[in-house]
Amino acid sequence: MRAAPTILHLDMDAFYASAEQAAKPSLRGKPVVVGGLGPRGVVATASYEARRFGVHSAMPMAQARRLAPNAAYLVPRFSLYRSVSDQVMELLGRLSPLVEPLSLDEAFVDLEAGGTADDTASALAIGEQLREAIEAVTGLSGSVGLAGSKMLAKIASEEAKPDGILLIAPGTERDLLAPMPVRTLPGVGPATADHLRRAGMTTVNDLAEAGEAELVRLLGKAHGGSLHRMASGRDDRPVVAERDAKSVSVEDTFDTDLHDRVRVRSEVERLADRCVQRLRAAERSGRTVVLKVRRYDFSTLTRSETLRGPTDDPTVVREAAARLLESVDTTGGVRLLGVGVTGLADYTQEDLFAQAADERTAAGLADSAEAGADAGTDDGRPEPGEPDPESAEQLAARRWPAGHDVRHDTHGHGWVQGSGVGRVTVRFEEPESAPGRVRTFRIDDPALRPADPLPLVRDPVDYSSWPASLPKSRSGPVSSGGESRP
DNA sequence: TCTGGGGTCCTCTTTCTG
DNA sequence: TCTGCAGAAAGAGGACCC
Repeated sequence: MRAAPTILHLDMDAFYASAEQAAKPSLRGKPVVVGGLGPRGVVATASYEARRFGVHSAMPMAQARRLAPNAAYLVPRFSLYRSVSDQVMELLGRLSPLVEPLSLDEAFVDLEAGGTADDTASALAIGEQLREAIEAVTGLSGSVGLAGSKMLAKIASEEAKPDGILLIAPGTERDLLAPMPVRTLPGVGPATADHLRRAGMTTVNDLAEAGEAELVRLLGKAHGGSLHRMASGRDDRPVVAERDAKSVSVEDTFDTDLHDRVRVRSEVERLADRCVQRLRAAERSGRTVVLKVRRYDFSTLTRSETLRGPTDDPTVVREAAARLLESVDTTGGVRLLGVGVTGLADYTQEDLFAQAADERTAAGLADSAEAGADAGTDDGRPEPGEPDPESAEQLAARRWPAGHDVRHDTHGHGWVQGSGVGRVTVRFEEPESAPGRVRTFRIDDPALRPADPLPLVRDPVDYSSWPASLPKSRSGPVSSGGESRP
């Protein structure tokens, strides 16, 4: 393990919910829950106010509503989160060429590789500067963990949450880890924790003392070995900047189970087309097609077929998925369907033609690359912008997802608070305005249109020359954490 | 109470190939 | 030609993560 704590882990605090609170002044300080709002939705993120009611990620939305009936329930707006994430990642990129994003709201940074920190004091200083920069540029808070390894940096940021910074000083790792529950370690989920508990191990210290041989016996070579190393505070995984995707997949859970075999088949085709769209957007092709079916009883099975060569032909993927479906018993009902492609290769025209010629029957199946294409944003609604005048039918068919931005000719920018029975309720406010007023309109009101999200900070501080140079030793505490900021 | 969506990695078994 | 064997590839499922 390296001596200096120069691996930084950044974790944005309750990211989706915080972004919504920043965008909607009336929700600040209030419980906010972001996730799927359908009958089978789950919570993606709950604000800290909502967590006080017991709401947490991955909880069924119905349960969240019982626990926090007065919270604001919003669908995710990935375009907003992605743009904020881009701003954050841009700041991280200023610290080092080695930035490993884990998701929209989390990343590792190797500060030593970037020459921005080389000891405890400089790492702490840069961590604090980073938190300030993120707040100034995005208006949101993030927690920072600093340590000599990825595992410890991540544990540190978790301990620092919310809105804090924590550095794990070299030499203190084992003592810090020893009393922690086994679930603290990456790779230990409910199943492994249960397995370990039955073997009498509940803390990290229990794992370290059990010895590698015992853990390998219990959990297998790879898992047991890596767990023993982690439990002993050893983790030499490098920060990896670029990672090629290994698979592309799409899946849908249906509001009610599908029983009609014809409908199941058409959904599989639709998913295959969506999957190919994603594949093509990434300029990749894939060789193995995977069908995923979750049945009425939540049992999940997968079937896969490896083609002779990589493809991004929608017909080929659709037909392979249809063949795989033939081998699955769907009587009783289907809760979820998914189609994926693995064994990815860079797209080549040659592969496409070779495979298509092999697979397509002489019956003359039409190539319909665009069939089932989802037009519009990833939020599943038409792209806002300068629209053509809408027809009366189009106006009447408009949908107003809770939380999405709108613009009204007279009242300006706002967001959808709710809709139903031909009405839509809008709160008119902007990220930097005071909490705004609520008004209700007919859903076909031509003065009301979908709008793009506004930036959370209108005139952000210029960080284009940050960080100026390697900050040198600054006196101060070796660690601090969990403190709140004004 | 009733469990999303998009991924990664590992393990075990079966099948193919020389 | 048949059999046994080993290794690779494919297929399926499970666990985990955010």
